[in-house]
Amino acid sequence: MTSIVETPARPHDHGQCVADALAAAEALCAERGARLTDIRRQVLALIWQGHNAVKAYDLLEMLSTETRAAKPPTVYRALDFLLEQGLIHRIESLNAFIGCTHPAGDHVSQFLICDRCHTVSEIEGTSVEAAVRRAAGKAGFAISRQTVEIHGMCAVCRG
Amino acid sequence: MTSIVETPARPHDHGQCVADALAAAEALCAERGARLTDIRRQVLALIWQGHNAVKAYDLLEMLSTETRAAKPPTVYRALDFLLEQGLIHRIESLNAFIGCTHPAGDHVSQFLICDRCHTVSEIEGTSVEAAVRRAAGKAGFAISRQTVEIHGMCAVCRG
DNA sequence: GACGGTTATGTTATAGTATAACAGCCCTGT
DNA sequence: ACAGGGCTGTTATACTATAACATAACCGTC
Repeated sequence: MTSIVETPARPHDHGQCVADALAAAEALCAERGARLTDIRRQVLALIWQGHNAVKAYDLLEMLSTETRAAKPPTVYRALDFLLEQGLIHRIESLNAFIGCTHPAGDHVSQFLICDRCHTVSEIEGTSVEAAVRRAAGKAGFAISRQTVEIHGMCAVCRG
Repeated sequence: MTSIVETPARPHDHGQCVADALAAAEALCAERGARLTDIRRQVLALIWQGHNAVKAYDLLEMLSTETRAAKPPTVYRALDFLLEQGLIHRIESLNAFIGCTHPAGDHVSQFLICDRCHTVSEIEGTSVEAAVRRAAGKAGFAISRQTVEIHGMCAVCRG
């Protein structure tokens, strides 16, 4: 399974991305005693189809076969599990989900979302997080969850 | 109309907030030749009931009378208008809307959202925005819209 | 390997969020 | 008055998400 993702996203061996993500998920779940069942693995793989966010009902369709239609709770439960394990993130401004590129690490999630090619990438570095922490601290606010979603146009699409 | 908002939010003369917001809206719309109609003004006032985000269907209910039920497009159209004019913001992580405290100015919107008392406040200062711009710039990403929503517990609720 | 608890999945129904499409009204400028 | 555009009314429907209960699979213990 060695699909090459073409423009506008940067070309790369996406099969490797999927394989890495699934391997990391297996390892983390094993370590934690969490059960990465068939459905959950399937949903994770579907979300990793590309570097764009995937909607719950699209997953639902992809999970359905000729003979059997998957139902909403099935996919939402799998999504809940994957979110809890930090294997995926929810993009609030899109009502959609994307694979986490560093599931073992900390879980600040900050995204650059290209509105043209729909590629979503996590922001590197801690400076945004630090600025947020400073601003919250000044207000005496205790952070439990950060949502940073930056919409615009990615470097590739700007050409 | 001088209601005093009690704890957990800081007590203040909230009638003044509402009056200021409506006056600013009138002024801005007049200046721009935008029509702040009855429905739109009503929706804006309802959103400014407090410093918490308000859901579309709650507005719908508040707009309905004994004899006449308001319908979704009515409220969504008003919300669209108010969003376009920068008079309100949408909180993506809540599917809800909140009045803008500086409608005349720039429109970066960054919020501290208390999950206990549900008070939403805009982050002061430009350091978060600057950090975001720097991070985006490094990736060659052209920003069109920032969504920064920080959940946690506000100073008042922390006691 | 039978038992009992726990976790996961199946299924039906419904709640909650948002928009399409078309009809009619009202304001505004001429 | 009237023509055009913008606003509102109305019906229908699409999209997103969860409640509640039934059944099945897993797991440790006896």
